[in-house]
Amino acid sequence: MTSKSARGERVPAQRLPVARVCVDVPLAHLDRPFDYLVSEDLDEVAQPGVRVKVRFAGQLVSGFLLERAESSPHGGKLAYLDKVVSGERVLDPEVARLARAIADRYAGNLCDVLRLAVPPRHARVEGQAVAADSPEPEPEPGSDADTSTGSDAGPGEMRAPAVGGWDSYAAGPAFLKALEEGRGARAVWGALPGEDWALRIAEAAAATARGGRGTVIVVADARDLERVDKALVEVLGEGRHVALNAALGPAERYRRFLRAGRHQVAVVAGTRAAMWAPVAELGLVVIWDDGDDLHAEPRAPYPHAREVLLTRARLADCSAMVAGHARTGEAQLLLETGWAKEISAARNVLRARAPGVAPTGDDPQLARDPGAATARLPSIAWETARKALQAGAPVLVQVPRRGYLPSVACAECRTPARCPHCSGPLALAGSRDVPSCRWCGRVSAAYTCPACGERRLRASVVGARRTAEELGRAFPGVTVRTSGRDEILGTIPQAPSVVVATPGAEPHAEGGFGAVLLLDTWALLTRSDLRAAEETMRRWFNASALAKPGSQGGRVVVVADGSLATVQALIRWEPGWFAARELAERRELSFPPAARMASLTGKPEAIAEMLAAARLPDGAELLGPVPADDDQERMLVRTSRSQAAAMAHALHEAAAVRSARKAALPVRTEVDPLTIF
DNA sequence: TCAATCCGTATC
DNA sequence: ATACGGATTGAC
Repeated sequence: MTSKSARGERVPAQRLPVARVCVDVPLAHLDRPFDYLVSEDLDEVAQPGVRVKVRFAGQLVSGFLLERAESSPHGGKLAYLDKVVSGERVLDPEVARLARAIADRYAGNLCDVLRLAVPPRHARVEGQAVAADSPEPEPEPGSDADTSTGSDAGPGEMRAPAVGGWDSYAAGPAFLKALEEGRGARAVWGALPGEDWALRIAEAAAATARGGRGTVIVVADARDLERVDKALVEVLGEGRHVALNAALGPAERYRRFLRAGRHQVAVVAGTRAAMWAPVAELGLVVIWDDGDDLHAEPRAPYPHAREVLLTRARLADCSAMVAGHARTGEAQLLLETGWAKEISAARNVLRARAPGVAPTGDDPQLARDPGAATARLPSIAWETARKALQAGAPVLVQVPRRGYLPSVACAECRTPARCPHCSGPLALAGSRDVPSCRWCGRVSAAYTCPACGERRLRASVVGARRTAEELGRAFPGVTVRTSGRDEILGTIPQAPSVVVATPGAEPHAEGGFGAVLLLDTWALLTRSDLRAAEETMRRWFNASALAKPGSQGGRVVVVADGSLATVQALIRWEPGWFAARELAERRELSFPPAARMASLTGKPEAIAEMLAAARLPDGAELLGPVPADDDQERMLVRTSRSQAAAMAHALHEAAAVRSARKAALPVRTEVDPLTIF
């Protein structure tokens, strides 16, 4: 598909001879379309959305054809498109508009966003897969790529409309009705503890599909995706959706992307990258557990899945659902501005479903039982776990993620340092010299080794496995397993066993956990992080949601003081109350999401240059600098939400001035940075 | 006065 | 990266 004829004479296409192209050059001052001539022989294939090759500044670069036009505003001569890479229209017009809006919001380049939005081409897959109206081919013999749902199944029948579980929520049935009728509905859904949330989301997608429209579902990790994938098969039948997993190989990823782009499926579910998936007649976007860090894209311009999906819903004028057991400040803001409506269960339904929650409080009394001496657990926690195990139920223990905090031991005799109050492991929080307890959070300023009297401490790593061993001794005869980064458990049976898990790696228990012990107070301790309390809350709600209802004996013990707002919110199961409180506090402090922040990271002179070039909106504040890694520093720019677009625009322009000057030192610009100090 | 060279800028 | 235009320099 090259535009050169034998002797190089090219004739422009008769109709719409101009192609507007986004070139793949990540320089801010080149972040605009460039016009090329379409030769007659490429006229047919040079459609909006195809990948092209063009000569740009003497080099052959790739790009996307954005649109065809009758003429160009460009004064000089236009070059011809060199080549159309393939006729596959991989950049959906709806996604192209979204990508531009996201580039603008995040002060980034369109081509960077398109790199995130469109997976790399895999020519063989393009050839294999067939057009929407042809029957599916058999998977190649010997190919193991087609193991998961949606890639090779034929169209299945949709299950009869079932509202079912949505009846538990006051506004639930009305929301599904709106989806089915194609009326725009925007919701923040607080899922009940024990809720089969994946099934509810699948039902929402099915309602949208009955109205003839498509759905995009984004979850944080592969395990959540697996649940959604199963639920979609259950509700929609086989072959109506694709699951886009970050772990897929390039061929399979592209194959599934093409199925979506060719409109062979009604629903796309996946991790982060699926937020860009092309879907015909988009009717609904869903994000589950929007507070999870994994929803933040680590590549420039660092867009967040929630913001991308909400922007997508605005541009496509479709429904949106921000969902989770916990509620983020951002979700709360959607409610308070009236953009979205709340979907929550009535108090009596909640009471029937929620586990009983108890804090260990200020009573660090250790159990008197012989086992407890080695258990090193507060007595309430130990008792609760023991009862659950006796009743034949599994117990979940949530412990801090390994690696964040080095535990400490005596510098002399290496005896692990224990909290004098609760005997939890002591750890060094941040750069502080004062150790604090991983379980109860108390600071132990004057620690003395009980074995040898030494006062100095040394760092020593104690991971989840060690915690598991200790717990094993506390509950003799019970299987203790760990679930963490390296080995994540999926589902465990209803039987007496203990699972020690790090946040986000908790398995799902059939019939629910009899007891959940929350020892993870790490996030609470790091006061420097703006989102510390919100993150603690999220981890606690997510783990507690895995417990049985209180009426069936489900208990949660949180190793913390009952007077803390986070603990109160958990006891009363009021994610909304906590989020409102949190948002009010951030308003007070002018912190996100009440205000918009951007961070600039780089060498001091580079940042100074950037700020000198930036025509920031009135009222923009500069905060910092704070030191960053290797001789770099970080400046924060803060504006009101109404000035956010102007700030992003100013930062992008400033970056353009610098890139046009070929500034040597890079500055990393992040709008809505994940951490602000 | 003209060519060779340098530098900055745009890149369709 | 490379190509181009305008300015600068140096030789006739």
